Amino acid sequence: MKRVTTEDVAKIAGVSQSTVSRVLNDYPYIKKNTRDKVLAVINELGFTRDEIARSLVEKRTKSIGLILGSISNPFFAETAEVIIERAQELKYDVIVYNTGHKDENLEQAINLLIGKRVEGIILTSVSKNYTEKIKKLHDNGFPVLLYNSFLDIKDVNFIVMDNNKGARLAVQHLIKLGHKKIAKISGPSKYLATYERTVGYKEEMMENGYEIDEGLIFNSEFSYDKIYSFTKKLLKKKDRPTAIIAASDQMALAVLDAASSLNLKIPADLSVVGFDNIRLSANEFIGLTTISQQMDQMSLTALEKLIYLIENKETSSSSIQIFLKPELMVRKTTGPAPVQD
Amino acid sequence: MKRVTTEDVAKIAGVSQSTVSRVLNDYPYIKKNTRDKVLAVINELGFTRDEIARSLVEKRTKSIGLILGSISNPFFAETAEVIIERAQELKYDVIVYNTGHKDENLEQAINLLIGKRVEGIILTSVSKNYTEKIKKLHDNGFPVLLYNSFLDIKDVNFIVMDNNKGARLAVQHLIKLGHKKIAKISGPSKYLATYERTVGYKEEMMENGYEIDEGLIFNSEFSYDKIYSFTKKLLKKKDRPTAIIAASDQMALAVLDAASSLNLKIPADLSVVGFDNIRLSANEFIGLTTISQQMDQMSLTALEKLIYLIENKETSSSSIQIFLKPELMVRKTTGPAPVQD
DNA sequence: CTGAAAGCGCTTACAG
DNA sequence: CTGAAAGCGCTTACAG
Repeated sequence: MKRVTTEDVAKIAGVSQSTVSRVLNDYPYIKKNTRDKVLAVINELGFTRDEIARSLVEKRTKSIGLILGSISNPFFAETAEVIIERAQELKYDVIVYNTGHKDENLEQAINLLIGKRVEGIILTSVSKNYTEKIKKLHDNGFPVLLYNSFLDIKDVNFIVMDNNKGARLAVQHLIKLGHKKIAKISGPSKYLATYERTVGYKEEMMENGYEIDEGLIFNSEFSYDKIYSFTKKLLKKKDRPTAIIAASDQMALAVLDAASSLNLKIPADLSVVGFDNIRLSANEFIGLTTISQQMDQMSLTALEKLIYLIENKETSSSSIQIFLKPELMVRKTTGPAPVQD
Repeated sequence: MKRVTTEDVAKIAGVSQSTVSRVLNDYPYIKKNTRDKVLAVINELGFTRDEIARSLVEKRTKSIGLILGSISNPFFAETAEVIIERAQELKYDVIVYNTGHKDENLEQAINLLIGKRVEGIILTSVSKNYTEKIKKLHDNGFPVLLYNSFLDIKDVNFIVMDNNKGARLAVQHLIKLGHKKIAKISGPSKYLATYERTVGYKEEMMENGYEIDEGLIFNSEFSYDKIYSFTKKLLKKKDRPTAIIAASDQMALAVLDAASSLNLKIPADLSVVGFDNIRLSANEFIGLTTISQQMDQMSLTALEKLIYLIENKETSSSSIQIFLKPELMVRKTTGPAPVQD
């Protein structure tokens, strides 16, 4: 399939290549007659402008990068949908990278995206190992924005929930229900958002007079299988916890999976709280109690702030650091602590 | 942030721009000395090759398009993850478009992607209204491949499950459990894959001596809310069905949602079968009986066949049309038909 | 209103 | 081994 160029169109329409380009760009002063002629030829030949060539001269690609941990996790799928759809409306396309939560992949994704000359990047699941890398991009004036992820420096844009507060809400809810042995399942603490949830959990537990049992805390990989087997082992113990707070709804689902495989009844035998408020958690068949991250707002804001940064490079000065308020959504997976026997 | 070019590197390294390009492309015959010098400058300046400019001359973008109905549907999220990850391994990046199951968006997405000079497109959720459009691309030698979607012509590449057979498996399973009133929830029949499921359902019902009750068949939009309210209305009737076959696991989840809101017990009061076998359906807390589409194989094959088409444009002659075998996964949402009262 | 020409940042024959 | 030059397909001052 030989590509049709503006040159080809020009020749057939009997005008210059620049004229073809002008009608493509809706220049004013073009005689209606020649415009019509050119348009006709464009149509006839099935010409499609080469945006690659255009990007080269315009120094704009109208595309952005979206780097996320794992799009099969509904939190990422649902937020990605909001981002992609809104980007489309604004005429940007989005190149998606899936890191599988691997640091090397994150670094590689950023480099490839920069090579492809995306105009900005939205990132999630950024570990603090990448603080320097992100800071450098930011300092160079390259639009980057994290969501559900943050770094402990001034020179970075992010939008996150108040994670500490969110964890406290979960703990308070469970304590009110009479739970004393509450486990916490989190990802690796190099992810600060996850780390904050663990901190909030510990602080709230201690402030309520409970001791921290490190055996009840899982702080390892973002892996369904790992979480599933940790939970199973935990729940097989004689003195098992009566409640578990997971650091995401996806993790909560793994916990429910493990608990159900042990024939534990939810919430009679075990209460479970998630984080995120993915759509599924509101499903009446499931009814997952969770901490809402206001996912739609988070992702929509992420996209719009990034586009703002792209289109106002000069004026933007200070960093964008937004904290969303967490909200406890009580549903069916939490209930009164079982009477100890 | 002024971009660094090969010209800049050349000047500082004291060589010509072509030499810089050569070290970038790992040309053999370059004196180790000059290569090292260039590499040092590249490093020092933080140079990243402009892939846009490169694409223009190479006439290759190393990127593909992925157009899907709705990435928040786990079927698409999980298959997209396989496709994106495998594409990354093969050094292709993927631009994702979300059509929201709107025909206009599909058309627009294809045009934009072609403008961006992607080398091939993977499509899902293609309605038969787009038969001509897809055929034209195919005939022009442009690599396109559909998955979980097909068109009734020779000149199109696709990979789908045997949908008629899949629906029959679901019906057989329910009939064996004693169900007589079985409802079917599908998407619009302009999507042939969905249509085939309805056909298989009808055929199997009739072959088993049951009459088709059109009131038990939903053939409208792919909308969670629509399906939810249709189901709710259906289940409120005195002579409600004892089983429902949904055309996807996502739809089955909507059915379960509606049934639970009516306090129906699953499967005691209602059996539910889905299609897809998303990961969640195997979760013991949910245990959705479903027809497996072999999602991983389907999506991996889709990506690899597309890349094959891209990299062997000349040799490829006949169309790729692959049918995967459906498999019934019996879990917890189906059980014996309740005794009628 | 419209054409000829330069230039975006690369790759790659063509010479030497 | 390496440089000068053409060219990929566009956009846009510069003239007229």
